Amino acid sequence: MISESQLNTLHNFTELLLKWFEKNRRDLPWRKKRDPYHILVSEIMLQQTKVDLVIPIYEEFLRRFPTIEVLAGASLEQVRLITDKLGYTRRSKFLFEIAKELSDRRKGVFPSSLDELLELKGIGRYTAGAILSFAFEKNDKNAAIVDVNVERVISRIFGTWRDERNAKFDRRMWAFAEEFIINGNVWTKNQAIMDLGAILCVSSNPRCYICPMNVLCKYYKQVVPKITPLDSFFE
DNA sequence: GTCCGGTATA
DNA sequence: TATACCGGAC
Repeated sequence: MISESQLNTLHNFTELLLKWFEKNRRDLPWRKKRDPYHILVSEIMLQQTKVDLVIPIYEEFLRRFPTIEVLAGASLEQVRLITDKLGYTRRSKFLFEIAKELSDRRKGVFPSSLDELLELKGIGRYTAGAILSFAFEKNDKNAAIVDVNVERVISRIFGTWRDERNAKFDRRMWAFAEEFIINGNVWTKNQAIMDLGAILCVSSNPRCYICPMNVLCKYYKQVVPKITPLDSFFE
């Protein structure tokens, strides 16, 4: 359901985005490694929690449980001591259970297929895609990710923001996210679109005036002229 | 006080 | 399909 002109826009968007990302990427601890265990820990923590809060807990967690085997050999209470500080305390349980499952029953071999990842409690479609792109750098559509950032960026670029958050809208977002990564460079593309959503294309008062992608953005063309936020002139 | 968010669950 | 989860931002 993606039109020719949308494909063209997506292609141009991707080129501009990657250029922007080279100079503006965030330096985040979980971006230094490709170890699926590290990616798992970061993504579970990031599910409902902001980056700034996660960073110190993530580092403390990996100091205490440097490998998935160490985590599997710990107790839930020991895990809770660290991860419960983030709230949503069931995530401690998820991490611990996944570690035991992978360490005991699968001999520490980390699953690298979408179906196997989705069988693990605590891992849904987003987290599975994140592991496939950030740890395994899988060059296929299963490595697509849609979180609020991706959803916001895509819906602004293509002017679909008026749609309701229904199943059709979701399918559309996933279709775009798959198309976005289809020609490889999965790790970089997905990190880049997340950074765009976190740095420029933020939810309120997006910094459209300094966004290199504004030339092809429907939101910039159709919505920004009507709101003219004062602070945007001083960027 | 209200909104937000991936996943599990019903 | 809707809602709970939990803490932070506003």
